[in-house]
Amino acid sequence: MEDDETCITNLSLGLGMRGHVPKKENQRVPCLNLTFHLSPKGEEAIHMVDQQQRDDHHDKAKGFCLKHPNEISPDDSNNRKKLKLTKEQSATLEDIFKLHTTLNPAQKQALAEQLNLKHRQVEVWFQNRRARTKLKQTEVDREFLKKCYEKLTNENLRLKRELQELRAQNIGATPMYIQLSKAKTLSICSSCGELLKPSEENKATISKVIRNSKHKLQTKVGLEGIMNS
DNA sequence: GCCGTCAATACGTTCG
DNA sequence: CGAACGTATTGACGGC
Repeated sequence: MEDDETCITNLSLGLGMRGHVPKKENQRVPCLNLTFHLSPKGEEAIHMVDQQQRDDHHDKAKGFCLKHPNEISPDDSNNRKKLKLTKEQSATLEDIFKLHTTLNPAQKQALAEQLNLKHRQVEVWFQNRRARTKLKQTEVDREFLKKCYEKLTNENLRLKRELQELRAQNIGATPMYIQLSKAKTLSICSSCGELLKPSEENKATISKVIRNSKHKLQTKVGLEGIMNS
């Protein structure tokens, strides 16, 4: 049995991991020696390599499993009591799950044998693990969307206030604007704040106001020219 | 395989 | 301090 320090990962498991993987400090690595080979026909054969390292199923770190699956006697098969996996079994399953969230039947069988579990236990463990990962991710997504929604709501509120302020400022604007306002030419939708298209009647009013303004401006420029000369 | 659910267990909190 | 209760985690199952 390799100790934790010298544990060399030889986890192939058909997951693209090959050879020696250096162990980082304080990092657990799966100590499985499962190598799956893909035949030319695409059939997967399992090669259990170096199974000797798998004899330590004692829960070293104060485990609390009531009864290890290995210890289930035939009489216990009717026992419905839920079995607690050892820390080592759980850790190995977790490590493999990180690499691959689904296993094919051959991989499951190999892993089950490696961990001294039943094929069904490995299968169920992965099913549960996938479901709970998905659940957590959904929760994370929900929180993210909730924050996005709050942010957009605040932004919307801010823009509405800004629009109100701009409208308030425009009340005391230039005479031309007042005239235009009186002519009801610049209608702004109260709900969306969008500028509404003026009617034909109002278009005529706009033209009239603009003409008057131009005339006043020309008169003013003309008077200033006379005064300056 | 996924989903919903149940049930066993661990762990935290409250209360007398 | 220990019983009672609530909650979270997780192994297992059946239905689809």
